[in-house]
Amino acid sequence: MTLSLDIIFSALSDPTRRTILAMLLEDDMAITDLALPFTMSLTAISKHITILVRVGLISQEKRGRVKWCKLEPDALRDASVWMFAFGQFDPLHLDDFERFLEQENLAPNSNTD
Amino acid sequence: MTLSLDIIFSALSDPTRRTILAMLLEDDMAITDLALPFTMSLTAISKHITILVRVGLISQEKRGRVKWCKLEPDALRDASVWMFAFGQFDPLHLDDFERFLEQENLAPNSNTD
DNA sequence: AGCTTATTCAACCATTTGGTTGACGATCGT
DNA sequence: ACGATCGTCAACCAAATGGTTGAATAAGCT
Repeated sequence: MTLSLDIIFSALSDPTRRTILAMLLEDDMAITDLALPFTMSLTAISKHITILVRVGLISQEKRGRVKWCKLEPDALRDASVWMFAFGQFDPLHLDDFERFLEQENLAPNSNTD
Repeated sequence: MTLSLDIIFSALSDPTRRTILAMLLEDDMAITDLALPFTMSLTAISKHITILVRVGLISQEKRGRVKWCKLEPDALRDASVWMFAFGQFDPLHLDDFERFLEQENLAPNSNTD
């Protein structure tokens, strides 16, 4: 779980990768198409997509020579829960929040050191 | 905005920093105290905290020789909105989602290339 | 005044990250 | 069969990241 948060947040920290995800909201796309709006090389985009696939944010299906990429937003769930919790809980109800963290195994002691 | 997402997600991608944030949920703490559960050097923790302060997730107040650290969960808001949106919207209502993205300036063309 | 505690600074190091180029395998169209 | 297209691989590079140690600054204690 800690590991998955590491790699999800890390994947999201790059603006190119976030743009790719946003493009996939509109439609499934081939890698070449995803690379079009960028000035960087196709290889660079290919690497970014590899990262997004590795963390589960994108799935791929190869048809012919084209690899179709599809957004998998469920992969954001854990991280979304983590962040939403920190951001939205009322500090006056920290007890609730701590109980919530324990449930979700997000309490401090559940982290690696 | 894009920049702030970059640095927020990047800050959250390190497990040490997430643990520090979780510790600050319980109480405001001094840097030395925050360093206690870790095996790494105090300097390393100090650097992590500097990063969290730089992205606005922590504020500091110096009283005497001790610097008290306080969680600032509001800094998570933009990123939380971004993620929650990707994770929770029903793919059957993508039109709604795209309108939402435009409002929040999260659409693909609002990103740097 | 002198020791201790809290924190940062400076210099260094190894690894990771994000990019490049050129070549390559695989598939498609003609 | 041939040339174009799709995507990856290998090798390389510069810069950023996450850690270390030793010294320095600043404030508190007795």
